[in-house]
Amino acid sequence: MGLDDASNTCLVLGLGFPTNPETPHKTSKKPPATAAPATGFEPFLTLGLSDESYKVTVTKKVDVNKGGGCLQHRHHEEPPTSAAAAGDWCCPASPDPSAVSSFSSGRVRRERDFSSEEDEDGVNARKKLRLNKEQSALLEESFKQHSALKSQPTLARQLNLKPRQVEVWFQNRRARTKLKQTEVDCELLKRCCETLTNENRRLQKELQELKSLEMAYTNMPAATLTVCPSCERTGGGGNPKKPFSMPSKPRFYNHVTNPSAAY
DNA sequence: CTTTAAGAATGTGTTACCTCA
DNA sequence: ATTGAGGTAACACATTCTTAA
Repeated sequence: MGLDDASNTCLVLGLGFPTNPETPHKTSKKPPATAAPATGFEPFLTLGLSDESYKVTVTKKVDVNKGGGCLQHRHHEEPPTSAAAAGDWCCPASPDPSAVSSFSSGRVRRERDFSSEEDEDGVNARKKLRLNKEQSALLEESFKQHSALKSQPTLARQLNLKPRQVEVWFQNRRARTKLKQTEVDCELLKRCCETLTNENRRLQKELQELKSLEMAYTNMPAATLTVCPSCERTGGGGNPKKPFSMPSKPRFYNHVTNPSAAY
């Protein structure tokens, strides 16, 4: 009974939201893996650690015979433009078969195509761009309209950025939004848990009191039982074992289905 | 100078859709 | 017409790494 019991089970607790009609998946081919936080807030609760909550990652397609470094890429991608880049462009033939799976997708090419600006030494240096205020503002504005990017090249041109940079910004922005929402949800759940704990404590106490009352009354001679102190009903003349009739309705609120009663 | 938080960039896995044999 | 395999795009998520405070 109570929270202690719950903590020993495979709980599923979390907050869910209705899918936002403006979510990226509206135009995407892919259905949402997780519903993006929407403006409307109608949470449902699920608390991990059920089996289903764990995302079991299974490599779906691992073909070692075909993998072997960048053979696939060579068939389909354009060669690097510079000799210096050629060394880095090619996917290394991985000795680890588990690494092969990732090359089954064209994604790798995309990542490399857009990235890895070379510095003066011809070595790939990760340069980090700092967006200026106007760029950020415009991106934010665009994000407010659609959290999924639709006119990427246009926006990129407007911002004087690479399309990939805009794409990355949107991805990270979505992630940040989700993280923030998760933090908010976490706080909400904490408060909810606190309230329920207090309520549980109160009910336990009440139960204890009722039990001791019951004990006191059952030990009393039936003749002395005339008036119930809590409901003020008389108990004489009836069944001596059930001197008082119970109130027809319980006096408890369900704080989950009736949350307004909890505060 | 060091620490730290923010966020840009990268890597990886998954899914839907398309083409072709 | 159907089907399975391979390719591609788009995305989520985790992580790395740079930078400014």
